[in-house]
Amino acid sequence: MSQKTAKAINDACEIQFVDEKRVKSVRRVMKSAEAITALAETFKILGDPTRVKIAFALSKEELCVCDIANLLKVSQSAVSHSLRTLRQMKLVKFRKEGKIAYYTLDDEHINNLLDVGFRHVEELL
Amino acid sequence: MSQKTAKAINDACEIQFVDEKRVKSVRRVMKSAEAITALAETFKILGDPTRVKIAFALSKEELCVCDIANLLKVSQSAVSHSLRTLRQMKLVKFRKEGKIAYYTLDDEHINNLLDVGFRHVEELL
DNA sequence: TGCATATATGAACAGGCGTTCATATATTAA
DNA sequence: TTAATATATGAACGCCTGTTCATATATGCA
Repeated sequence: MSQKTAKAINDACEIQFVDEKRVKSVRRVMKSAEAITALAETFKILGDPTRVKIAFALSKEELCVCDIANLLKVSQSAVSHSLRTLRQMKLVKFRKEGKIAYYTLDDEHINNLLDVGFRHVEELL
Repeated sequence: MSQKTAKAINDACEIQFVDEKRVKSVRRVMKSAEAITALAETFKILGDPTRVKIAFALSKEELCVCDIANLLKVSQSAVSHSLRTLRQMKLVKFRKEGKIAYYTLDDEHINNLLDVGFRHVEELL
């Protein structure tokens, strides 16, 4: 393995080969380490059938909690818990209109993730 | 929620509102339902710190098992188990040269997934 | 105010999962 | 063949997580 590769990977994962002298780059290293952690977290959250279905549904249209629950035939409670998880990782956002909460995907990146993911799995089926 | 949206979501998730009469589209529905399942599975597999680090490392360079283990400071056994999981979802592939197994990402889609994922998390940090 | 609706949330339980440990397989060299 | 190296794998243990159930909060209507 090349030195360059080791460094690049190390920068991102904050693992082995960290040259303690590179003080100036510590911040970047830290940030990248956080990024890898956040990346895993993001994938993990989308790695649940209920949550990915919710995300897919929201990629089509803004929906309220009870619509999602009815559509997916999942209890209101389960949907609400799932939405909180999605919200915490900034995958969805919502606006409140009276007693109804309307959810949408947080940004276009999520749509992108779903698209790229679909493109991968389509070749498996 | 519009009828159109309900149909689209339903087609993909195979949930509620399925019009049993649409015999001709059953196959597409099934395929999409499988796709959603496979999509969740794919995200789930990348939703583990060790595996996403491995994927990230492999996006930089082809690596053998022991290189990965050393780089990530994870036991050889854990790496091997992780690689098997990644292999089963066709996220990585390998070639064998003597007793050494060299792993790479299976295709460009995976690189894409990592990229898009990074683009999302970078805005969170 | 009282009641129904929409959503959120804490507790708890069951099932799933990643690691470790021990061991098996396979290749290479002596 | 024997020893060493590289990788794979099964079993098992402890942790994590998604759901359910009960309940809380909050809004709207009568």
